[in-house]
Parts: sequence; C-alpha cells; structure tokens
Amino acid sequence: MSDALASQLRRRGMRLTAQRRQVLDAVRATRHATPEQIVEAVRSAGGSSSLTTVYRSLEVLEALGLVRHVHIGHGAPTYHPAEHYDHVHVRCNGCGRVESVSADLLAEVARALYDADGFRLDAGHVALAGLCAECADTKERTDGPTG
Amino acid sequence: MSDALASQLRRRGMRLTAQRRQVLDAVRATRHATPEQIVEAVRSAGGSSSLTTVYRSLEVLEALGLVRHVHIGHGAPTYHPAEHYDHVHVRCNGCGRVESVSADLLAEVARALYDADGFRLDAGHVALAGLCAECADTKERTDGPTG
DNA sequence: CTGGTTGCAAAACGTTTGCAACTCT
DNA sequence: AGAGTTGCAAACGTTTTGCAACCAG
Repeated sequence: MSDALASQLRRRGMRLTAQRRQVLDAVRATRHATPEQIVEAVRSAGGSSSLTTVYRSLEVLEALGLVRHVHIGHGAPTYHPAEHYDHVHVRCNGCGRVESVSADLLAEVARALYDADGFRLDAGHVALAGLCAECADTKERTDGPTG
Repeated sequence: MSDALASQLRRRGMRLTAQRRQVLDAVRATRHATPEQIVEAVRSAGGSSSLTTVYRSLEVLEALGLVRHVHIGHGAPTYHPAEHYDHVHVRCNGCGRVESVSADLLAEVARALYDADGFRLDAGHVALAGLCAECADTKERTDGPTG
C-alpha cells in the first residue's frame, strides 16, 4: 500500500523520499488536515519537513491519486486520503458549521451533467454553501421580513 | 433603482458616497468582476476609488442585498448584481472553463437539504467542480486505463 | 555522479486593519 | 460639528518561486 507510493513514484522518474512518505502518513493519520496542520503532524510523528515541501509533496501525491483536497470556506483546503474522499460537505455561511452528507445527494446532478456534456462532477471538491436553520432564523429577525 | 441604494443606506445610518454609487454601477456594468477588476472599471468610468474602498463597499452592498459574490476556482471571487444571481457555475479543474447552468439543477438538492435540516442552500455561491469531457479524455490517456 | 528534492528566504496573491485626513448630513 | 468614510501603508494568511545545498538511485 505504501509501496503503491514507491512504485508510482519510480514509474514517473520521481524519488521516494522520507518527506513524501511522512506527508502521506500524516494525511492518512489526520484524515482532514490543512497543509499547516500536516507539517505539525509530520513533526509530531518525529519526521521533518518544511511547509514548502508539504505543499510540493501534496501536489505530487494528488497527481498520483493518493490524496485529494476539499475547499471548505475561505481558508486553506483540507487534504484527505483518496480512500476517504466520498462525501459532500455542506457549510453554513453564518456560523461556519460544516456537515458531511453522502455523495448520493449529488448523484442525480452528476448524472444530469454527464448526460448533458460528458462533464464528470467531482462532488466532494467544494463545499456547498448556505444557511443552517438557526442562522436563517437569526437573519430573518435582523433584516426584518419586509426587507 | 439607485435610490434603493440611497434609502437603504440612510435607513441604516450609513452615507451615500460617490464611491459606493460607483462601485455599484461598476458591478452592474461588468456583471461578474473581481474586486481588482472593479477598481479598474470605476476608474475607467471616470470615478475614483481605492481597492480598500472597493472591498468595503462590496461588503456594504452585499449586506444591503444589492450585490452577491461567487467563488469560482482558487482566485478572487466575482461580484454580481443581485438580479443576476440565479445560476449555478460549473468549473472544469483541467482547463478552468466555467459554464453557467440553471439553478434548477440543484432545486431537488436544495429541497432535500431543507427538508432534512431546514438548511437553505445558496446554490450559486460556489462553483461545482469536475472535469469537462475533453479534459477527462486527456487525463485517461495520460494516466493510462490501468492506473 | 547527477538530476530530482529539499529548505530557506522572499515574493506573490487576495484581503484586512490602524490611523489620520476628509466629507456627507 | 460629528459620526461615518476614505486611502495609504502595513499586516495578514496562504501559496509559490529562486536558488544553493542535499541525497536517492
């Protein structure tokens, strides 16, 4: 499994380094971490890597299909092992809360886009935005019902 | 119409300034511009505004419900007149191309989320991601069908 | 050995903030 | 007059890049 890393790298003329293995391990251990959190995780695990190298490693690992990233809100994206990249995030713009729901939510949308244009939807890549029930209530009271 | 701006501002104890009017005009003229493009548009139109003020004006105009913004890809968001905020953007991660489709695409998803949790989906706020037919083909050839 | 890789420092990018000058009402 | 607004410059958080030292194959 980690040899998928070794062989995929060699196949592309790239090298298996301690940093790349450590970054992949950290992504697998944390399951949803930002680049900043990944450096910390690597270091806590006794490894060594700079933030720069984390960015470059993540780029490589993503090209190899071993990790994926998700954009939630405005900050840094979170990286996931490819195996756990199977859900849709829904984010409240009021309180920032994030819920994970099944990718099935967008299955019909994905089919509609594919049938129309051959477009392959990557349902998990960006979080859907909106307002949760509580924040919507608050806002209605603040704005007033008439405008 | 532009007096909606004046009256809404006064109602909240805010002032009608040349900059706010110019920023709103620029958003209406461009229909989908980044803050950077909006300063340029304001200046081209003979107005005067700093980038800082554009950001602050957009925040106010958005709070008043006159403009909205959309996150497409990684860069700066684009601002739209509220009247033209009724479509879903679909973006190819390969070539960066963006297509606009009817908000109906997500109508059932919106209903499902609302029924489940009272969540109000803001369907247009973030662009859906994926790969267009051409980029998907290219990628398959590059990666090889077996991985 | 040698080309891929690392890490630092610095730049780039988009956005926010402190503060003094200014202007709408 | 006075509170709200502006613009500059500087800080901010995230990501990218130039370059010299380094190390896997």
